[in-house]
Amino acid sequence: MGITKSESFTVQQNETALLLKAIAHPARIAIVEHLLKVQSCICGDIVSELPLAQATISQHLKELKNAGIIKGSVEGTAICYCLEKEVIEKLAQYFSTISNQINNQKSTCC
Amino acid sequence: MGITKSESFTVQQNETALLLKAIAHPARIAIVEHLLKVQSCICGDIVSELPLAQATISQHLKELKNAGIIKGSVEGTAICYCLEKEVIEKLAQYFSTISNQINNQKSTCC
DNA sequence: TTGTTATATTGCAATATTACGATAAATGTA
DNA sequence: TACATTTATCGTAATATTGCAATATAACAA
Repeated sequence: MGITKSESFTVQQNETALLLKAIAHPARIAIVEHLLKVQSCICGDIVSELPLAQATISQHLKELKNAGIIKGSVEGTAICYCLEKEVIEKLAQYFSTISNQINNQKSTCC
Repeated sequence: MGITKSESFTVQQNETALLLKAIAHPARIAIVEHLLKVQSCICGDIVSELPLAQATISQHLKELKNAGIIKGSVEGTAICYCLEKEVIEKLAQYFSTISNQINNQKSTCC
């Protein structure tokens, strides 16, 4: 049905899923990596960086912003986007924790 | 159009996106976390753990396996699934790297 | 005000995803 | 062999996502 049964899972699980889903697209990964590369904030030159229409990129930026992965501040006519440090850190910790737990368990299956 | 323009991005970006997309669903996160909790491998009791139909869970397991996040080995009538350590580590590193890069740059934007 | 530039929104078409019942396939057991 | 158990696959319905052209909005400049 294309609809996810969110009620069936914990708040944490749903939140993590939303965060990951927001990044889980090559265009949005490219945007995140571009923001990372151009130290200073970036505005609309992402459009000239990626081979996607301006409308499409605006949509991807919106999704990233909604998920709290980036933030944008108006800068005259342009808009300055940059990464939300905390959220990236949260994701880094999530996977690090799992990784560590796997390493600590000495089960020899599979 | 619902179709992603994969040709426009790097192999790495596409691969990362596929990995993240495979996890980016509350049911699949729940599966991963369950696999993590029950030290030893798990088989079909994920079905009794989650309020989803067996067919649905089998589908989610397939996606996780296709993405290389879990692996499964036949164990009699049952199938024993467990996490693929390396892939989780790869993701942990991906976000750690980004997180570190953000911390190292002293730009004061946004 | 008028024009220009930068971004956002709308409306659509094409695909993808999610979920599940029904059924198949595989393996072990009586 | 016949049956039970476990997992996979198929088919289908409902919904979500992706991408873009067209258009709207916002802010500045002349």
